Amino acid sequence: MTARGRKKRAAIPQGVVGRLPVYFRYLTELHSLGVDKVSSAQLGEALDFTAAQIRSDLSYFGSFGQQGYGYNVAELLQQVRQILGLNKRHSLVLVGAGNIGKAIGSYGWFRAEGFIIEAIFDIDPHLIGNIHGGCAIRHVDELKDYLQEHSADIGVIATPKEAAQAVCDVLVAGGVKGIWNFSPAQLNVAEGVIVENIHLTDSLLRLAFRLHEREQRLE
Amino acid sequence: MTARGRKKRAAIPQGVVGRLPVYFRYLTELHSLGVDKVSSAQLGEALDFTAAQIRSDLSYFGSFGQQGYGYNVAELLQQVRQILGLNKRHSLVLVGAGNIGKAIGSYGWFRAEGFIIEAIFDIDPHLIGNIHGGCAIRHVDELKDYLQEHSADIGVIATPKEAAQAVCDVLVAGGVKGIWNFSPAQLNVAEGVIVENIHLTDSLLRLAFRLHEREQRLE
DNA sequence: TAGATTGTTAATCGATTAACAATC
DNA sequence: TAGATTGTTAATCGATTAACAATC
Repeated sequence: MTARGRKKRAAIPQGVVGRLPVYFRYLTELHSLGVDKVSSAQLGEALDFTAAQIRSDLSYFGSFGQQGYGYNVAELLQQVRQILGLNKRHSLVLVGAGNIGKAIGSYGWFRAEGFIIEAIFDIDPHLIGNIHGGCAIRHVDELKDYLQEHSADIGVIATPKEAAQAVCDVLVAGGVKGIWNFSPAQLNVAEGVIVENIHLTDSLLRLAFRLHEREQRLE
Repeated sequence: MTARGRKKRAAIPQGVVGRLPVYFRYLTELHSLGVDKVSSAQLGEALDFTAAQIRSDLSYFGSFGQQGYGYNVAELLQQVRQILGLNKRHSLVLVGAGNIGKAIGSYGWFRAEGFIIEAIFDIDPHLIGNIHGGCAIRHVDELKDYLQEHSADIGVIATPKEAAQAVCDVLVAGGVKGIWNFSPAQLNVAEGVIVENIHLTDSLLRLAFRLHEREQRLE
């Protein structure tokens, strides 16, 4: 295989997928600071990875550096954007207009990166009709019909646990390809639909565990 | 080492730490449904892990099962609570009373599991004095003094990116042992302080990547 | 050119799984 | 007891790292 060649459809390991956003975040920062070159050693130093790991991760997708020089920040950033699929627009529907839903709806970064919230749904009659980030809140009963008329790439679930699976089913039946799940529910979806979870409780429990572990180590 | 013996201070692998909350969540559910026994094979089936992995994970902490029977749900749940450090109370201070902060402050599960928000801070003068979940919102300038008078186990950072490191420094100087970080910042802390991140943007980027990958596979 | 740094290969490390003796 | 399932060991698998030829 030539250096510029792309590996053929090999599944990318979890670990690599987890590090790509970290690279993206840091390259964005370097770029905004006007830095124009960076080596794998410098990236590793800043991000606390080994240089070899960074080069190995990037090599899943191509050859973006130059021997003796390193990487051009602007070019590598553009490549990472391409890898992450950020060069296309993503349409989102958001279900649940509580605090979490509001937080997501009002976070400008998403829109800036092409993640556009097209519609918001909730079950609370008091909220229906309210405008949030330029979007009127609709009743969740309309979700099914909405998805028949408008396609959406990603469904965001910011409902209580009890409602999550039912909402998820409607979203998947309505053709979303990805679910961004903020509820503590463990969702079942059709083959091929991608679920990304933000489990706040799990995160806090990991923190609690490490605190507890640390305490015992110090004893 | 005897079966009941506890492994001595060996660092627990990341993967294991990540699965403990999943076990906890599912055992809690089984317990609330009145199920009283479960085997590693059943757990594996439900959670999509191998039975061997579950037994192996648990064996880091002790022997909680019985040959030919499996695990007693109530007992195993209690053990997992113990492992996670849920049998002690955790005091939290929350910095940032925006949407994310409000979401955290109003999520009853935390309190029920012993994570008590003792104080809330924000920089917005309009919010100061407002009561949230039984807690008056104070000005962030008071954070340092507050921590001198009251100890806290965990500092929750729900501020914009720009403020995060400065808030983190005050929290760490004030003696918190863990940081639960909802900002997109990559925080630097003193040795021994534990940071658990909820990076919403990273999560959405992982989802975007997998959607993009899937699309190329289908091409 | 000489120095630096890539992309990749081989070696190492660690995590997962299969298998099974122990035993409830 | 006979059947079931644990906890653990050994085998396997996959990910990380070290090393280096290629080369800018």
